[in-house]
Amino acid sequence: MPELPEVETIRRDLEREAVGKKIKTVDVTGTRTIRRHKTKKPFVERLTGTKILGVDRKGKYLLLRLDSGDVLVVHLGMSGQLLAAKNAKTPPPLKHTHVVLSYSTGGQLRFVDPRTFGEVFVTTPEALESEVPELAHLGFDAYEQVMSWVDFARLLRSKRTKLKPLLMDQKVIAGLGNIYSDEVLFEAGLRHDRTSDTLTAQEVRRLYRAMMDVLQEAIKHRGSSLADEQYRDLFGEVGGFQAFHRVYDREGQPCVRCRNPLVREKVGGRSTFYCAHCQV
DNA sequence: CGATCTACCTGATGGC
DNA sequence: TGCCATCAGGTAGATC
Repeated sequence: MPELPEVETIRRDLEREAVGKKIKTVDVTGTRTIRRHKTKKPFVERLTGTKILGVDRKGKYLLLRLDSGDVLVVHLGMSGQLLAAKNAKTPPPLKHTHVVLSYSTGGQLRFVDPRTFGEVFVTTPEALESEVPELAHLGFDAYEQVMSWVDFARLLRSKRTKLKPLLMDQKVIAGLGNIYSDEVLFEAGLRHDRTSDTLTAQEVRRLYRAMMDVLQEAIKHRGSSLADEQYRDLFGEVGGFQAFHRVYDREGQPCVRCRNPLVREKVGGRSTFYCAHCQV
């Protein structure tokens, strides 16, 4: 579900809602969610009594800095949600609530995840670099880390892969997933299957600018919620960027530029939407 | 090296 | 109403 704009929206919500709060108790029901820890005990003990100092984001990972020096890492997978609650009963906990942090002030932070592809774990900042390969090997952040066009061009030329898989490869660029890679490629006027080392300097700049523009707009509208409305922000509200999607989930609808019907294609098992006329 | 498949899960939806 | 196939925002690992 959640890609960079959705995770960034939740990060900003947490900054407002969770920072400064002390974790009084920790309840874990789904042990698959904390699978990096062998047992519940170390996870619960390392969190209990700590205070949340700040919230960072790396790609699609949320990093909650704790006053113990540890970091609470959250990845939402396909169906994860982080939800703020007034107390243990309000609102009533959803099915598939796997981890609940109760603050000393009475509120709660709940991790809900039906498909259990998401995960939560506690670690140290040092171990993040050395022992958590997915995080250590993340590429540059698609939104936060400014990269020069020259460097971006060099990065594209260093690979000989198709553009969409490249944009979605977290080791290269961190944060883009299936929705936003399609939206960025449409905005840039480039096909998903263009090989990355065939782009002209102008196309490289268009791609870079499209990535920045699409992500900025998506964050402004608090992310995308699809038909199932599974993506929710910290307060349970849906996002609004789906109304601005140009191609994603719009098979057969007219392209906003040329009015030709948009195409859907399976690429690497994932649905890919594009305009066969505008994207070259 | 890159491309392609599988597995990990639950739930919604549509065809018959 | 039920049954079955297909689909869904992610990622890692195996295989060719």
